Amino acid sequence: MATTEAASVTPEILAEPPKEAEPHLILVDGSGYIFRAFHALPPMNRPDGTPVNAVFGFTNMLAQFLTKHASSHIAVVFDASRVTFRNAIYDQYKAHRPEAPPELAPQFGLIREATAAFNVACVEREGFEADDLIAAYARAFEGKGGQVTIVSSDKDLMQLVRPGVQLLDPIKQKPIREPEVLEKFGVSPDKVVDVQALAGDSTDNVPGVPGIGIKTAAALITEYGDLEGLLAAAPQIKQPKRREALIAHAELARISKRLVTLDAAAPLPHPVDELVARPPEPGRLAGFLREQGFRSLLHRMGLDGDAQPETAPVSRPRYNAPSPSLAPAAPEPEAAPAADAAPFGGYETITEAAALAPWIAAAREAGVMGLDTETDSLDALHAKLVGISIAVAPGRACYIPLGHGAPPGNGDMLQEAPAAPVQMSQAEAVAALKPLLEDPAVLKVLHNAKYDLEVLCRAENGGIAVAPVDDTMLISYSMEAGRHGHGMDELSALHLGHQPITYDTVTGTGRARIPFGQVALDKATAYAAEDADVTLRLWQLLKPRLRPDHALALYEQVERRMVAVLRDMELAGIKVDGAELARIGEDFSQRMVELEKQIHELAGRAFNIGSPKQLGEILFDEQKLPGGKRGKAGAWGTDAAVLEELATRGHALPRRVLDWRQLAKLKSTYVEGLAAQIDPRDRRVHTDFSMAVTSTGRLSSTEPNLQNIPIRTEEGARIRRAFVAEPGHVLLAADYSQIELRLLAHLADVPSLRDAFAKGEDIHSRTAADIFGLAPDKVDREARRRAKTINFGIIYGMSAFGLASRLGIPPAEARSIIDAYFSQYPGILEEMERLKSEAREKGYVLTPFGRKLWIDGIQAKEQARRGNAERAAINAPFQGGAAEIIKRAMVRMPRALQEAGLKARMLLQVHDELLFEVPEGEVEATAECVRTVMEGVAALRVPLKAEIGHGANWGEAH
DNA sequence: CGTTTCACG
DNA sequence: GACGTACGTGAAACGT
Repeated sequence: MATTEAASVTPEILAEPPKEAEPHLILVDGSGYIFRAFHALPPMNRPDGTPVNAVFGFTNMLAQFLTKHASSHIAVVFDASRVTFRNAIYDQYKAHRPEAPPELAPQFGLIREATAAFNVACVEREGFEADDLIAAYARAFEGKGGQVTIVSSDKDLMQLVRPGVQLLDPIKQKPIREPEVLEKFGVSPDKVVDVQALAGDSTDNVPGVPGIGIKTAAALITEYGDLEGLLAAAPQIKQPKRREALIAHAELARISKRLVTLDAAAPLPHPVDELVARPPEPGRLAGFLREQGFRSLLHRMGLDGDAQPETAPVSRPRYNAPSPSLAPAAPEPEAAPAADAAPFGGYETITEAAALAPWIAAAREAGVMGLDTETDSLDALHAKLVGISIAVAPGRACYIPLGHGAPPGNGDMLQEAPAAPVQMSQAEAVAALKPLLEDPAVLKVLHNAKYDLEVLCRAENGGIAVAPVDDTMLISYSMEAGRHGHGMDELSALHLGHQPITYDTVTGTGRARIPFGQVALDKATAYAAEDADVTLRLWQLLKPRLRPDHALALYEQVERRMVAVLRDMELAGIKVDGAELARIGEDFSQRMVELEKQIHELAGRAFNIGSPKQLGEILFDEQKLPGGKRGKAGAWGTDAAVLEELATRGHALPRRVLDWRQLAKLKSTYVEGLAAQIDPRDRRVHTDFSMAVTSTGRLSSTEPNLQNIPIRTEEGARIRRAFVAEPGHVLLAADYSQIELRLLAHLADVPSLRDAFAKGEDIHSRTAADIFGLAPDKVDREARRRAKTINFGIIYGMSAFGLASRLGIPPAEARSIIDAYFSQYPGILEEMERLKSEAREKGYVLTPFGRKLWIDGIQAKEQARRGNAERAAINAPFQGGAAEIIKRAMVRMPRALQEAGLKARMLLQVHDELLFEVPEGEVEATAECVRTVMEGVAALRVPLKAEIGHGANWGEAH
């Protein structure tokens, strides 16, 4: 933590600064420092609750600075206002800068106080940025023959670097002179503004020239001297894209240059002489530090000489804010104000049953409530409940802390270890809330309900079976998959125009992160109750849109029902044989050591095989193997396709590297990664299925991802065999056969393919016979392989080039195969074209079941990006249609199994496969039940088919 | 933190 | 005339 790393500050700073031979001005970029300190340091609060982390960081820095770098002159420079002369040049300048976070706002004033307490001049001026004033003072001081040090890491200040002017990074304590600028911008300091003019700056909204970044800009400026030289020569530039961009956006570049160029002629708020360094007045400085509770600083500066009972905080943090009682009138949903009318904030912290009762009554009266839980972990399986928030109307929400401990001790901030805040016991709160949360007459609205339901249903968290439920994340996903993300913060900004407090702001990040249960109650309430409030408002706004958007059935009958199904699958987990994984890992290690030896020998020297960069240099620079291609970053490509090609030409090294890479991948990702995820309580791994991340309606799986467990090679299959059934059980795997191709036959209505599926024939052989004009018995393996490749390629929107490279044939030949394909199956060509134009016109395509899938980039001007979007549009209905079919099977499955009296548990879904754990005696009956559900879930123009197997482990079940 | 590679469907 | 080139995911390692 920064507080403990701070170098000691000795009392010398209180003495007169030593006279330097040469005048030296230190200019501290106060504004830049404040933001960095705020984000870099963990949250800290004064005893009265005022946040002071940035103040502490600033004070500590200034104290250190005055000790180490005695100077003749010093000032701290601040931004005075948001609006400056740059806004007149370009109205978008810094337009997207969010307001300062609420925890930072009160610290600005304190930092000016700190500066004054050190007897250092504060400099600011309306209409100018701190950077301009710094530039102006630097020039003025240099004019007097002095040295200037600017304490800042802001790259915008690098243009000021010259022999008499240097920057100093206050956090890294690293000087920034010409070489550092050259490294950052690729040009000397006097050309920095020209580079910035071209490259722009997204954080400040400086536009620059589209498509040109720092690298390109530096190369251009080096070649043409400066911006005007470049713009004059623009028509002669060879790269067409770059040329067009420079010509079209010349004026934008000129404006950008004016925006980034600091105004060294800015009027000085004080004459330079007034910035002369003066020693602090000890009394005033001590008073300030004491007020903030910075005891360690007081001590280090020798300002705490006397015992100081009077410096102890006068008040302990107040955890129990007086709670205004609820207005007696019940909320009226119909008459409720528009979702964005009520203000956010002003939420109540509930610490006793009497205060909770009116909220429960209000929720009952309303019939709908927002609900959110706070826990000590993102992992629902281990998460311990630390609080519950409920919202009964927009702007009316409360937080019920249940497991909050004391905030983390911080020697500087608090005099004595604080006690845990007063709060309701979990048992008491659960007793009061359970009837409400299980009340069928009260709808509970959550965002990502699966998580909260998983937490609340666990016995140690009260065993609450929340119902009925709506989920705003899924409501949004049902209508707008692929259009944007569906996290609460994003939806709130999008639909409510409100940026909620982020989790990271409340808990801090990285090493400084504290568990939510240690967050002070006022901050916890502001965050947690707001989430329930936002959730309820989103529901009011989005739920009514489902029906007109034709997404109500999808949401209610598929997505919402998936919540409980997936919750049970995640809770169930799947058993993994850790000992077997360890044996596999040992074997892989030995083989890797052997391979590594051989590879280094073949290479003629040792290198890191895991580094694509080093490998590329070995293969193509040193060994001069043919066929190397550089990627866009200039590095040699070394992926499996490249190495495979080299290996087939008889080179020994690439083959060994391929083998090594496979083992390295399997070992790190699966053997070690998976072993680390085994829950010691049940020796099972519990994945987290994400319901709203894919653009196609598929699920995804994380921590661990159980949807990409190896199977294709023997080494990989060993890992899959480490997934086992409990004793007395087997694993049963049920795969949809060719589901996407069945959807192709259905959607494009292809008679021959429909016929093949109806008769249960091999679909790729049928395709081969059709497009190559062969009799069914003349289709050989090669013809079938080619037909299979093209069948899959079609679903992916493949080009002739792509098919050619997959099949290793000339593009012209690929072209004629594709032509034959489309002339045999004209409906498919028609369908592909229809999907592209649908996407272009509406922005989305529909799955066969009516789910809208939004296609990002379909209107893009760049050909490559638009091409990607068109292929995505072609693929989406097939991938999405398949996803929907299996989801429908999944929501029916638990009931079907139960009605058949079967004890099988569904464990995993892998896009077209379901995996079950089944008692040994029930295998046949379960297979029959699963088959009936899966095949009966949709009536297409072709039959659906499920292929079912079982075994002691996942490998054998296939 | 972005890039590269590779595991799956 | 150049560029990119098969869809959708998530995890690990490298190197800046």
